Amino acid sequence: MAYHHGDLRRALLDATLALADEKGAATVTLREVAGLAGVSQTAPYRHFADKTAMLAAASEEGFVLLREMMIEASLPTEPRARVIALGVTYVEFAVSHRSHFRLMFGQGSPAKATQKGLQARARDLFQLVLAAVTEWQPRRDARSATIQIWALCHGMANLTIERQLGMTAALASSSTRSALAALLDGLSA
Amino acid sequence: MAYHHGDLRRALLDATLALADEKGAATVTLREVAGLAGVSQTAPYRHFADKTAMLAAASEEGFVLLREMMIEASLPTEPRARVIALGVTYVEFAVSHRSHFRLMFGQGSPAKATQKGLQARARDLFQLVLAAVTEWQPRRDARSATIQIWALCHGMANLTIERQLGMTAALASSSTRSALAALLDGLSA
DNA sequence: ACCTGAACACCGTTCAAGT
DNA sequence: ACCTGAACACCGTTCAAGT
Repeated sequence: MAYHHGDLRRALLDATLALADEKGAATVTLREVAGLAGVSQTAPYRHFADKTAMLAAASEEGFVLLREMMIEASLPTEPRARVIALGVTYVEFAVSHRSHFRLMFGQGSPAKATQKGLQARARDLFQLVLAAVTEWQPRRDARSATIQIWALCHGMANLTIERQLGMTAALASSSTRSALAALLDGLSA
Repeated sequence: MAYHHGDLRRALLDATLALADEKGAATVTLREVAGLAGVSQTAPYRHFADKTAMLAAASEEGFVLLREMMIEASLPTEPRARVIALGVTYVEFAVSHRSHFRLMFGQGSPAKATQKGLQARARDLFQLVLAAVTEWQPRRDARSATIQIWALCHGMANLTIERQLGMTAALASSSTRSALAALLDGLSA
């Protein structure tokens, strides 16, 4: 049963995401991932140093994808609308790529302490928003405004995907949009 | 070694919180909790149906405590300041009771799906904020405003305790306070 | 009533071995 | 190179047994 896949690494990441989506990122099991991909328990160690590295690789994918979505969303607009578009896209990514988002930002995820590159990925996203905020309001403290905007979107994303407020995807988008508009109005007053 | 404690249940909950604080809520282990409390692996089953029930009991404590703190914080003020005090208290609770907060709201926590009473506890807190928002602005859609306020605080709480923005406790409080002020200003404009 | 110890089916990881 | 299977120290949970 050698050479099961052209790309076992890909199959393992897909299985990781499928299990994270189904039962939560915390319950993902190396052995079950391997079984889903049709290989033995130890085959993943050919492609990843350990379980954490496998989860980090899936997170990495998510950061790349989110970055692409945020860059695309912020292209055609003027500064204020760009800040709002970035925030709304963040929430929409969380909703449409729940397992990626959970792996990237969930508690006990490898994104935080373990892997080095992932922290840099998160900082890149922050810089993206920070730049837009700076363009929008050059005078104000852009850093603290960015943190406040991020917090609003991060909270909306988490509450929605963990189903803590009974929010639908459409509701989360429109609620984020109007909340950001209000927050920006308040900040610039 | 019978009758080790007057209150083994209490000792198990303390051990649960200590481990959740030390290594994250997801890594809490029934066997290690029992070991920390000085009893055998199976002793916890005298006090809790299973591991989930033990984590849920610790969450329950957190909900009771947070409710007390929020009620106390909202007593002496007029409506707008009360809304802000509720939100700031939420963030301060998360920072000062990190392990409780993680158990209450973390992904894969028993607070969400598993136990019935905990969902009601979370709804109670929401009602607390909803009532304050309604008093502050009777005309507006209080429900969606409450969701937006909650999201802001929830995001700030999570980003702070998961150390995703390098925020200190004091910074989180003041940043939450000014963000809420801006959001409320924007919402009432 | 309250606790223990052995047992079962899991888990991550290591290692010798196969092709 | 790539994968397997046995082994180790863990895990949650059950169950018969002890006081």
